Amino acid sequence: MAKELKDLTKRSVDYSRWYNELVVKADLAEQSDVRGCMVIKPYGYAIWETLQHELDLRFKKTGVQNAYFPLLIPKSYLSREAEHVEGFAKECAVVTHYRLKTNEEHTGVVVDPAARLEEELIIRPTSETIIWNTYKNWIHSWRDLPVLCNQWCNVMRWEMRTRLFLRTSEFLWQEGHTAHATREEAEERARMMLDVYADFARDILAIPVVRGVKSETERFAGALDTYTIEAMMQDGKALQSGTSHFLGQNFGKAFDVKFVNKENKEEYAWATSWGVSTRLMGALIMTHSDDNGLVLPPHVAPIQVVIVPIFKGPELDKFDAVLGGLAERLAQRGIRVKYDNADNKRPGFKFADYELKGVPVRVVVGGRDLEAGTCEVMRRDTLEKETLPFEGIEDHIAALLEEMQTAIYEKAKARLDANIFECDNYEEFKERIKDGGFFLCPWDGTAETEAQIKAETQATIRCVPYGVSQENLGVDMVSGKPAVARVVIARSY
RNA sequence: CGGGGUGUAGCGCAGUCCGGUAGCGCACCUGGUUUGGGACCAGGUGGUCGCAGGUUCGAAUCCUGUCGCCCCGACCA
Repeated sequence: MAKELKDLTKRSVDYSRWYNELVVKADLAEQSDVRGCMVIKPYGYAIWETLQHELDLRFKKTGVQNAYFPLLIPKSYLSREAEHVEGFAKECAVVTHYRLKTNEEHTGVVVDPAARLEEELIIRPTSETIIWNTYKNWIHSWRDLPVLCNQWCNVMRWEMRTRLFLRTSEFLWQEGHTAHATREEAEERARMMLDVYADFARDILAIPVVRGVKSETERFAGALDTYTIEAMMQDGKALQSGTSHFLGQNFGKAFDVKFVNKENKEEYAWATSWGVSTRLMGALIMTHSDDNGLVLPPHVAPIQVVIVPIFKGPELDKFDAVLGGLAERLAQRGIRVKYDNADNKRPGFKFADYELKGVPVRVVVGGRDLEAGTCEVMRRDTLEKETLPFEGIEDHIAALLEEMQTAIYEKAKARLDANIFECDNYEEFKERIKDGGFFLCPWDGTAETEAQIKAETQATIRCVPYGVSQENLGVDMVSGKPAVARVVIARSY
């Protein structure tokens, strides 16, 4: 693995070999032939559902409610906010007709030219426009604010190049859209949701991230500020894993969302939007996996414990009685457990298969164990096996799951910390960026420098990070001009 | 849209240079033996070799055209 990961830092290397083995073999997804859309198989979707559930709970704690808005957006909506349309125009799928008809040979169907839409409809690349068009009718007074909506849905962006989970044309995500009475409250909300994402990544996905704010060139189309969490994959490349935008009054003005404030004056509403997508599944896979397949942190694993009996045909009843009981006791504690007593797969096959799927804990009981009153417990992250008394094993398992959650995070955190470097010499940077990692560098704040770095090293400014000193900046390592910020620069997915 | 590759069984590939009966591994089906780390033996199903022309007694193989897909770049969460 180490050697392969080394190779991956060269952009020309076909990364999909490693990735596809994990994903496809792990029964997660297979790419369809439709412009890089993906089929998410049942096991992969189960991971998504767990993730979705945990994140949803955290949203609701901050007062956010779920809603749903239409898939199709009238073309004119998109042009209301100039920067926004600029950012998405090149990657929109467009609906032009509403009907098909049988062709003249009666061998198939053609688009009915008579059914051309007067105004084309855009398949949502994101929903700011249609949601703000709706908010116009919801918001009249300061008493109507804030509006805090989230929707779980699919969106489509006609990307030139796609990569399974990281950049597919259609992807599943959540997008939150809030409206506020004051600038301060909206800005606070944007930062609050970034923290929700960062905490979620840490506590559930066991992915450590760098929080920060995007430079102007990397900012979301139509935003005043874009906040980001950047995770580091095993090859040292960055993966933007979630974003939160402070949109100012841009959408309020574009969609005429006005309210009367406490001073009885008309004002435009302040906006935020924030989202994470199935890209998080890519982050999960690429952060923790090893040569044996996925390694899922227990908090996001759809199956946390698998129990495998080793038996000869007629003995199964004995195992069912004992292990079925264990499965039940674990389930009662809220542990997601599977008792796999299928007789059409051999034990060795099951071991390998559950490792590939990343199931955190495996409990094996054979004839010898049954007599001795023991069982074998294996943890997926270290692959360590222990033989323990069967009696009371559920206490041990419950504790082990929590221990693993922490251990998996700590491992990823140690790797992140070990690969963040300070650097103020461009020649040195150009050499070292080849091996991956996040580089903290002084930047003069200009798009020119940013473009030069990208052209010469393929690396981009990921963010101005939180928690990093912005004092004594010195000079930009490229231009030599006085620096305005210390930024994280890295190659990214 | 530029540069490189590739198309042969459900999947992964060999065969193409040098034309001569369509092959291998995995998967699948049947029977038997197995079952503490992806079982073994025997038998079996499945392909108009991307498509269209051409050369030839004969084309997966040579020639011409065409289509699809993959990788690299511009785009991007």
